[in-house]
Amino acid sequence: MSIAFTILGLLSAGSWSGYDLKKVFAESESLPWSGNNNQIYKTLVELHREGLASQEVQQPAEGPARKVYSITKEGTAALREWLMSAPESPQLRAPILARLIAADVLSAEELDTLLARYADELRLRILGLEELQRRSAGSVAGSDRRALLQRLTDERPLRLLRDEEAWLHEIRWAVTKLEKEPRL
Amino acid sequence: MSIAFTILGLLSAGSWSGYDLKKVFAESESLPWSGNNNQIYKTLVELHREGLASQEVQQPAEGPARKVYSITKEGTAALREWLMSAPESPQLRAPILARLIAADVLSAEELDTLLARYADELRLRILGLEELQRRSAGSVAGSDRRALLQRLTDERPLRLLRDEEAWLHEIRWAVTKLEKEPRL
DNA sequence: ACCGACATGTAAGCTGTTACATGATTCC
DNA sequence: GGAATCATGTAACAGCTTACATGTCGGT
Repeated sequence: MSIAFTILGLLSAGSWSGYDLKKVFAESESLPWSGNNNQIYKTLVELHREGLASQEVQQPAEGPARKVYSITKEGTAALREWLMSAPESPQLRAPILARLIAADVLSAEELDTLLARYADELRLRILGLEELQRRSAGSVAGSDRRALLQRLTDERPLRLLRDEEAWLHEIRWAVTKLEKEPRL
Repeated sequence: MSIAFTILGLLSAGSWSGYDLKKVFAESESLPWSGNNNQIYKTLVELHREGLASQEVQQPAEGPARKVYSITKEGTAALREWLMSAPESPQLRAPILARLIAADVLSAEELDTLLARYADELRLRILGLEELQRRSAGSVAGSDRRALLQRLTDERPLRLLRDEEAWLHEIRWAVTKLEKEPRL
């Protein structure tokens, strides 16, 4: 999936230091990276070495020195090429699926407990994301295209959770129905 | 996410060799592993070493020798413990999101082309999965709980793709609308 | 004096992938 | 003889994570 191009994409909207990018990755639900130092600082060095990003050392009046990176002309060209290459399909990583495949070793009550706990977990995450979204709503407000794309991508992870909740509802209904039915 | 417990889960429904499991992982959309030798054979050795699975070398009348693994009592206990532990939330890996965040460097026409290509890619994958589902529909037919859980989990990846298609539709509509609108 | 935020970097390790290596057997 | 399927395993490497290491600055 290439974190290098993702960073290049973020640099296309402005200049950032590794520390800045770290926070972006840590707080973003849409970008599936933890935002750990190792990857980010190494990728920035790499991008600079390849001439796709330029580095400027800033010594602010207050605080420690920071290395601020900007996208270069070559970087923009590489970014555009990546953007227009064949897009990949999305992938779902749902550990619950692996559990459900094996869940036949559980009793009816145990399976019910597992599904109820999963429902709780989903609800909690949804509430958390909704709260985050509400708080950051102001920062990406705007009627320009960049703001629109930002909002639409920001909402995608929440949409997944809501759909997972709906799917779980169907499962619980189907399982309950099967358990109540007399064995044929 | 632990491929070890996932394999243990598969063993809970019957005895399989590494080669069998390899095919299961390669063909399953719900289990996010490629089914490469390295992981599977090493994990089986590990499960055997820990006493969670037993190994039986079979020399069939035809073909090469195979090592068939079965779950042990300890394995079943470990599996049940894993199943009842706190379930994790699903995670979406959608490379398109990283692109859209950077897509403001594209012209209106280029963005439109990208979204159209993504729509084509999704359609293709959906048709492929639907075909797969139709063909395997017979093999997991049954009114017992294991078959029900199998069917419900098998359908989940297709549901994601359909939702992604619907989401993409909304995006394309919003982008088109913005482009037609006179700049304020 | 210490804690927390700012800021950059490295080490060690786990997970996962592709590709390689070996060998039996069956079908054309 | 060669390709395809069955079957087990190893090597090399890419990707990603946690934890460690170092240092500045401001507030309590």
